[in-house]
Amino acid sequence: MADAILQTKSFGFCALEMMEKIPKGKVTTYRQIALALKNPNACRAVGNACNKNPFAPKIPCHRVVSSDGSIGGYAFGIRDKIRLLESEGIKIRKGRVVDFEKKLFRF
DNA sequence: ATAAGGGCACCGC
DNA sequence: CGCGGTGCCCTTA
Repeated sequence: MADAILQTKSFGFCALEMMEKIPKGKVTTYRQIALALKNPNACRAVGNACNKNPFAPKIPCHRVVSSDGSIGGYAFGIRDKIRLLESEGIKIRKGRVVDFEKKLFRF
C-alpha cells in the first residue's frame, strides 16, 4: 500500500486527489485535471495515473471522461464505468455523457 | 469517422 | 541517466 503511494507520488497522487474531490453526480475531464495541475498537455499522463490507480475502489476514476464527453476508457471495462456513472445519475447515450457540459465539474 | 502527430508520466532495461 | 514502449488523451487534417 505505502509502496503504491510512493510509486504514484507527485503527479499521479495529485491527479487521484482531484478525482477524489469530484462530487457524486458530476464528471470531469482528463484535460481539466491536467490543466488544474498546470500541465495542459499531460492529459495522457493523468489517464496513466488512473490506469495504475492504486486506490481502485477508493478513487472514482469513472467520474472522469474525455474532453469531448465520450466515455474514454476504463481498466475494469467500459461497461462497468458506464454502470457506475448511471448508478450516480449520469446518463450515457451512444458512448457519450448526456448533458456533458452541464454535468461537468470544474475545479 | 478515420488517420496522424504531439506530448507527458510511469516502467523496465 | 537515457532509451523505448505503453496508456482511461487531445488536436488537427
